[in-house]
Amino acid sequence: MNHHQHDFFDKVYQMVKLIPKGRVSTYGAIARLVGSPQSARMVGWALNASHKQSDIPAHRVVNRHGLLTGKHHFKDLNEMQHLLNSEGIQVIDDQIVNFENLLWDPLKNKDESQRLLIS
DNA sequence: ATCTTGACCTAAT
DNA sequence: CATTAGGCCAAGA
Repeated sequence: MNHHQHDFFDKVYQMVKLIPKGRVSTYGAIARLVGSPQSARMVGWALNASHKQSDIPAHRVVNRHGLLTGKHHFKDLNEMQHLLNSEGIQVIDDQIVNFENLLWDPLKNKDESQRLLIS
């Protein structure tokens, strides 16, 4: 891995770690947060690599519609949903219930960008 | 080296 | 509402 990628992956991990329990974010939102708005796909790659490590809540990242498109990359098919359920999030047919209100996107929500500056 | 495939997204049509 | 084009770039069926 070269320096660019290392920085990118690391930034992704730092941002994903900031997603609060009971909330979710999206690949695109994380990409914007790390300053690479067109690299949503790479966020998926980073999360894929993150499974080797722990303490990175990859299950809190879903696609822009609130679908659990990454579920096949967890060790069990239902692990992603189970983890979300255990944090109080309801999922029906791979769709996060009440997605609009659970979305964590600091660049689009004033309160949350404030929280981001503090951390 | 070249080509394809993705945990994706936005903008334009 | 749907479809498409383009961008991103690591890994390798």
